[in-house]
Amino acid sequence: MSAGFSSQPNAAATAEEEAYRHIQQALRLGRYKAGERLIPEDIAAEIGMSRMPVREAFRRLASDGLVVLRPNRGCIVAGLTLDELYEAFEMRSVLEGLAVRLAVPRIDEDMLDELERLLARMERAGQSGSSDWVVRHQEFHGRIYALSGRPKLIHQISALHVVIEPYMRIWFDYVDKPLSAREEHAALIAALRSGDARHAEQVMQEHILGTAPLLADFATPSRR
Amino acid sequence: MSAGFSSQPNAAATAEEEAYRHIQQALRLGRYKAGERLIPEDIAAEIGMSRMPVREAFRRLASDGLVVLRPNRGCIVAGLTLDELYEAFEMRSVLEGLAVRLAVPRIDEDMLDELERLLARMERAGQSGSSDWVVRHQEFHGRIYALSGRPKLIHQISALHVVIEPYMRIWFDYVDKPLSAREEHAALIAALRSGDARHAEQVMQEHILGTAPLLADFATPSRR
DNA sequence: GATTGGATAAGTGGATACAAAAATACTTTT
DNA sequence: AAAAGTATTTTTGTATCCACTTATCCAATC
Repeated sequence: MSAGFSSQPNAAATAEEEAYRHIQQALRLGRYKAGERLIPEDIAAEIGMSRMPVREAFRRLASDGLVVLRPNRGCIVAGLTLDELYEAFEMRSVLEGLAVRLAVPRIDEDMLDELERLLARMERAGQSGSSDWVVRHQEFHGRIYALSGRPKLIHQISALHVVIEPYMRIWFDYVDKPLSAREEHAALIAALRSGDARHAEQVMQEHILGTAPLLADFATPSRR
Repeated sequence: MSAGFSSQPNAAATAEEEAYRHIQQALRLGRYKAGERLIPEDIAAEIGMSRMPVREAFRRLASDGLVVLRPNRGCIVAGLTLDELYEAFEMRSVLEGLAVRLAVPRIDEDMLDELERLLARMERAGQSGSSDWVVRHQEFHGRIYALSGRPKLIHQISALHVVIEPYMRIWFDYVDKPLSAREEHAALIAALRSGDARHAEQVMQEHILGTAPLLADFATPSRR
């Protein structure tokens, strides 16, 4: 299962796990460009193992939609077309909307405070121009979804975040700071505070769908 | 990538693919029980290959949530707890709701006729007690989602269908025929015909969420 | 009789080996 | 010099092998 919000600092139990994390991290940071071919032997050498565990990691990454595997033709970095980027955001909107709806009844004052804190931290990271913002942003969202108490849902959302992360980074690097972001996230907290689950779901859906076109402008004419 | 609605009759290009299909099919039909351990060598022998491709198939099946892989402890059939079953239906409700919403503007009279035909076929399969009903049911739903024109969304929905399929089969075997099913699916077609995307989304969500408790009564006190 | 300890068997993870397929470089032909 | 064919290299898919972990069985102990 793919890692996501839950940054597991634990040592990898197997070589396959190590390879998986290594490659996923590189993909998230945009170290490999879309369309680029990943050669198992090279990566294996890079992290000191044979190509077998790397091959297995490829399978998982392919299931996550991060790479494409074609028989006898190796592994290439997936990347998203514009349509696929929108699609990912559409899926996010309903899944994260659901997660918020389920989270609302479980939220308490402490958690709202915590979210305010995370928002402030995200804000700081944003102003310093650090690309840490992307991580903080995921952390903020992730904290809300965790409250839903739905492991598979969280996992799925997290996987979508990983897929779009490279594009979030590019976007963030170009437009210094998402101006609307602060207000939108504050509005999100307000919606949570209201206790109206359906309303919070609605706000989240709109927040996510509103982000897609902003990103799309910077998602370079992508492959495939 | 997991197969789903799109029954690919094509020959498997690789041994891994063959193993994947073989095991997935067995899981869908409930041939392996939840909690059962799958031994690579045995399965490999069964389909005449070494255990390497089977191992790789396991990875994909694990990503699909069909099996659980623990380091040094092998591969066990996942199965769903009651909570997880509900969770799967919650996710289905929003994802399939989205798919329908997107499908509505693309639907035409011919497609509505086609759906009527599929519904009739499902009905027939249901009356004959054939467990073909489950397949027909997936076919009916799948045809709608295909219209959404969102490959990843379709794939995701399809994966959820695979996960719940064993439970659908058990359910169907116990309660001869889902009485409400005919009406609900007819109502679905009516909603599609109305051309009101949001309304159709709503109907689909309720249809799916309404099914969960029916199934839950027959989902035996499951493991984990 | 249940529990613990340890020998033995079974299974897993990973490396290596090898055949087949694809990509590449190199001719040859026109 | 471009195109087509051929040889060579690279890479992939799969089988096999080995070291290490986990499971099973059986006896000794309480």
